[in-house]
This record gives sequence, C-alpha cells and structure tokens, in this order.
Amino acid sequence: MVETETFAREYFDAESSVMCGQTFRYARADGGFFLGSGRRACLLRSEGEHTFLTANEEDIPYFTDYFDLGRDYSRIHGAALKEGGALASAAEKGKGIRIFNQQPFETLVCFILSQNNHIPRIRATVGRLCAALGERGEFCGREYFTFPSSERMAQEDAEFYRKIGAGYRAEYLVRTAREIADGAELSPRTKLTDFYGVGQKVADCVSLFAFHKTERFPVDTWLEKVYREDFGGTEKSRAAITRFFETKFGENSGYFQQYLFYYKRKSRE
DNA sequence: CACCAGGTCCGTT
DNA sequence: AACGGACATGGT
Repeated sequence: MVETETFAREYFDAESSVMCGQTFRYARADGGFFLGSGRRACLLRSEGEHTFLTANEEDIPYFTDYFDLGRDYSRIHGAALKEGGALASAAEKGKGIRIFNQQPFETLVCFILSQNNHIPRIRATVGRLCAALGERGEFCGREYFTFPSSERMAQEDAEFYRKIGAGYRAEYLVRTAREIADGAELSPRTKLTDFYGVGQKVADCVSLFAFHKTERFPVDTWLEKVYREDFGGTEKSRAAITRFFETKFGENSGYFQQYLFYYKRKSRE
C-alpha cells in the first residue's frame, strides 16, 4: 500500500535537498522528484509550506531515516547564519537542505564515477548501470531499476563499465566492487582511500553521505571557487583548503559544505 | 575548438 | 611531502 506523509517544508525542501549534489538517482516527476535508494523508490514533492513523501507503507521508516528526519536542522541553519558572509547567504538559499543517509556501496560507486566528471553525465552513467545490472521494479506506475549489489557488479569486467560510459574509471569500479564482494568491510571505520580509485575527496563524500560524518568537508572544484572567491583563501592544495574549512566549521562542516555547494552551483550563469 | 567537470594515480623532484 | 601529466567523455 502506498502512503504519503506530510512534513513542514521550512527545513525539508525537495528541490534544494535533491539538487545540492548528494544524490545522482533522481528524476523530475509530477512537480517533484522520483528518487531511488538501493532497491527502493519514493516520490518527494514540496508545495506551499509542505513537503510530501510518498512511499510503500513498509518503506516509510526507511525513508524517514534516509531523509534524516529525526534531526533538528534549525540549530544547524542558525549556526550557519551566525557565521555571516557567503555562508549565511548560502544557508538562506539552502534552508531546506537535509543530508541524506545513503547506502554505503551505492554512494561509493556513484562518487567514484563523479571524479573529473559532469553531474548530468554522472547521472546518466549511474542510470545505465542500474538499468543494466539492477533489477526492474515499479513504483506508482513508474518503472525503475534497483542499484546493483557488489556481487553483481563484480561479475562484469572493465570493458562493460567503459561501455556504459564510465570512461577511465571503469577499472576503479571493477577492482572496488570485487574487493567488497570478496568481503572487504565498508563501514564508518573503513579506510576508504585504500580502495582503488578512491582519494580523499571521494572518501569524504562517502563518509558524509553514507555515514553522516558531518565533521568532513569534501573539497571539489566548486568549493575551491568558494574558498578563493568568498573566503579570500590563498592556499593551493585541496588538503590545505579542506583543513581550513574543517577547522573553521567543526561538526557542522558537512552541512555547511552542502549549503555552499548548492549556492555556488546555482549561481553559475 | 580549447577548456572544464563533485579527482586519482603514478612517476619525478 | 609535493607537483604535474595522463586519463575518457560529453557539454559549453
């Protein structure tokens, strides 16, 4: 049975939460979004003062956790406003952003694909990956594909991943999927950079988006721009820029990073 | 047509 | 430890 839950939109907005770059498994639908997570799917739509979550009844608890609905975001948002400057502006624009609790393997694969790549192309490649190796499902009259398991991904070779558009990242996917299928741990304590094709930035994204380690501040080309243009930074290395933000923002680093990413990417014209 | 995109690896200093 | 080129591919 499909069910719809209603939430206050103020700190839970569909558009900003989906478009702030944390997930690649979405499509616009019915004035909102059709979202995939692992084997499940849901619809998320904001209108007026409300946000509506539609999912199979048995999946409601899963998505309640997925959208991090047990956490008070007014304190986080308030702390960002107090910082002033670009961060305060970013927080106003992204007031309804929440950080999702995504599945570790899925997050790892998606962010391996994200490196040196465009978001539209990442989404398309993830879509082809699911269509090829996932299982067909249906939700609210829409066909979708689940995210493949590490075991299923481990059965394919690099040629396959090049064929779906992974480019030079194909070998990264093969080796990482096989390691995990063969029993390598993927938990909050795993040293993620030991996986082939996973550097500090991808590791930080997995830590933040799958394990909710909000003391992490992933630095990519957009956050480099923020650092230079909005914080007057002069350091060149990403390690130094990451250190700058994580020292400054502490436990709120991950939340503030999402405000800033959304703000910077939206203001590209 | 260069240049860039949610970087990482690897060989040189 | 730090730096720079190579790496696939499609959009601007």
